[in-house]
Amino acid sequence: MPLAALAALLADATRATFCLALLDGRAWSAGELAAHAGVAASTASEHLSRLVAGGLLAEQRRGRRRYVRLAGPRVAQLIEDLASHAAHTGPGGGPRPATLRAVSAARALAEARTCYDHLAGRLGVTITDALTARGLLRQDAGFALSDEGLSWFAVELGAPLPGGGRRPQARPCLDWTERRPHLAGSAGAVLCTTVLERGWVVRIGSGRAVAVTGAGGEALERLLGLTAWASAAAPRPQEVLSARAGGG
Amino acid sequence: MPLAALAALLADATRATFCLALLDGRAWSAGELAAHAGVAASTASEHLSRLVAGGLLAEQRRGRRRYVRLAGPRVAQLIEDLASHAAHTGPGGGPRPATLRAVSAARALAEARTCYDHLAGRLGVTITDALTARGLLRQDAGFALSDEGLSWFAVELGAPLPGGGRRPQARPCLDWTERRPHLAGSAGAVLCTTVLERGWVVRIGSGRAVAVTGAGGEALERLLGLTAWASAAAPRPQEVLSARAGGG
DNA sequence: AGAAGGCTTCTGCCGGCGCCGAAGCGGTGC
DNA sequence: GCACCGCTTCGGCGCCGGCAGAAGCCTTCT
Repeated sequence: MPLAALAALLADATRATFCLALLDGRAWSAGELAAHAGVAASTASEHLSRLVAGGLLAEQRRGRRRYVRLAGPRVAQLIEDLASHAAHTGPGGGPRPATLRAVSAARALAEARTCYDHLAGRLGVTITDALTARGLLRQDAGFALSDEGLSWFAVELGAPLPGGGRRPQARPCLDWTERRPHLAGSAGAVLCTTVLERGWVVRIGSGRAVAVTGAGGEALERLLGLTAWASAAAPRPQEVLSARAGGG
Repeated sequence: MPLAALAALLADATRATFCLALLDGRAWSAGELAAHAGVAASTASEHLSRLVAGGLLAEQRRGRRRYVRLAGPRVAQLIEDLASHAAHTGPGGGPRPATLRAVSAARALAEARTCYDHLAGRLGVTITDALTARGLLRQDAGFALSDEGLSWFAVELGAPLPGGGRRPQARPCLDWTERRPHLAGSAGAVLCTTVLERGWVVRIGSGRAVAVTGAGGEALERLLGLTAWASAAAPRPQEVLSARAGGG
C-alpha cells in the first residue's frame, strides 16, 4: 500500500472522526459512529468498509450489528501521532469549544482520560512524572523503564509486564492537553488495565474521560507518593455529561 | 488544523513522493522535485505551496530558485512512521522493483542509507544492535541510552550529545528494509553527522544511499567491535548509479 | 409468522482536486 | 538591454470521492 493511500484513509473528516472516537480503545457499532459523526448510515457503512479494507480497523459482526475497533496498538499510535501533530500545527492552533457543555467535557478530558489503552491527561502525565522522579522510568536519554521500574510493576503494583513480545514495554505518547509525554506501550496498557480493574479509576460517561476514586487516590499516594488525588471527591455531575463529545 | 486536513496533505501520490524524497534531509529545488515525481512545474509549485502552508515543509528562496525541505525532525518522524505503516499494510506487501537499475539502487539503500538525519539500513540496525549488546542502549524496557551510552558518545566517539533540548536523545525508528528499529533522535543525528564529517561514511549518488569507507570500517571495529565493514571495498559502480531512484 | 431494526448496496448528484498548457513575473547570465 | 531560465498564476478539463435516499437483506424481537 502506497503512503498516499494510507493517508487518504484519514484524509476525510468523517473517517477521521471515526478514528478519533475509536481512540478510546473500545468497539463501536456502525450506527453509533454514524450518529457521532452526523452522517447517514449508508455513508458510514461505506467509510467503515474502506477503513477495514485498509487495515486500520478490525470488525466483528454480532447478529445484525457491526462492531468495529482500531486494528491494534500500532494503528492507535499512528492516529495519535497524526492527531497530535495536527493539533499543534496551523495558524490558529486549534478550534475552540463552542458550547458550555463542550467546555465541561473538555475539562474532564484534560484532567484524566484514556488514550487507546493507557492513561492520558493530567493524570497520565503526573503518573509518568512520578515514575520518572522515583527512578523507575528514564526520560533523560530516551524513554525506558529502569530495572527498578520493572520490579515496581511486578512487586509494588502486582502486575508484572509481559516480556518478549514485539510491542515495546515503554514508549512516550505526546499528550494533547499537557503537551508532554505520558507512558504508553505495554507498561501503559498494564497500568491502565490494573487501575480500572481495581476500581482505582472509573470511566465517566460513555467516552474517554475517567476519574480517580477514593481508593485510587490512596493507592496513588501509597505507590507513587502522589497527593493530588488523595482526597479527591467523586466526579462532579456536569463533567459526566456528554463526555463522549469532543475529539481530544 | 483538523486531523483530516493534515492527512489530506499526504493523501496525494505526488505530494507523498515529494515528502519521501525529502526524507533524505536535504533541500530540493522545486524543479528537481517536479522531475522526480514526473509532473509539470506548475503542478509541483501548487503542491509545494500547500505543503508549506500546512507546515510540513520549510522553504527558502534563493534567487530564482525555491528550495524546500522538511520542516523538522517531528515531521520527518511522522512521515517515516506513516510510510513504515503503509509498507507493512495491505494485500501485496509492496510493489517490487521493475528494472535492473532499480534493483541495484534498492540493494544499496537496503545496505546503508540516511533516514532524514540518522543512519538506516543494515548499517543503522547493526550499529544499534552493537550499542545494545555493549550495554550502551537499552531496548528491553523501552528505548534509552544508558549512562555508559551517554559517556560513550562524549568520550569514545568524541561527540557529546546536546542536553536539555525538547528533542529526545534516543528514540526508535522502524527500519523499512530490516523491519527492526534503529537509533534516531538527537543521538542518531549526532552519530550520522559525525561519521559523515570524518569521512567514515560517504554519500553515493545524489540520494539517500551511503557507504562505509575504509577508515569507517576501522572506526566501527575500534568503537563497536563491528567487523562486517572492517575491510570493506569502495562502493561498486553500479550501486552509485541513480541511487536517487526509489522511495525506500 | 409478522414486525421492527441495523446494516448494505445501488443510484444519482455535486463539489473538490489534480493535472496540464499558456501566459506572466522575477532573477540570472551574456 | 536582451535572452534565458525557474517558478507562479490562471483557465479549463476530467475524474474521483463523499453524500443522502430508496430498496433490499438478514437478524432479532414479539
